Amino acid sequence: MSDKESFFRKVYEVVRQVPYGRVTSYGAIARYLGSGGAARMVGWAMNASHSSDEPVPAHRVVNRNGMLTGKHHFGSPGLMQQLLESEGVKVEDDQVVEFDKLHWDPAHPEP
DNA sequence: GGTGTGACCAGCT
DNA sequence: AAGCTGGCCACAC
Repeated sequence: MSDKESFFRKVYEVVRQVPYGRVTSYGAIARYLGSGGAARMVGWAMNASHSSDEPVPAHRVVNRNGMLTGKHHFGSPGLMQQLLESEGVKVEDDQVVEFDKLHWDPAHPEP
């Protein structure tokens, strides 16, 4: 099978499909890929996102609470928040404001 | 080839 | 009510 298409690659694809000004959760992506509750793999994929040739908007991926858990991994804490605010997403206390409204699901792009 | 880990989630105590 | 543990799967050494 096409094992060449690493699970990470699929994660990058989904993250890139996230519309501008929207955010998604690790669990949603993991479930969409069929990994079920393997949300941890998604976070891991993000860790290797820098390995991807194309830029991956990992700042649009947050945990189920809308909290910017991986902001520390962007090279500089606060960079993730800055990127989100740059897209019109308000972030407060490391949390996405109105995350419920901005949450975009790969399996349910239209609410 | 087995062990460890990881930016999580959900359930149990 | 809040805190903790387990579970999930894929990649690296």
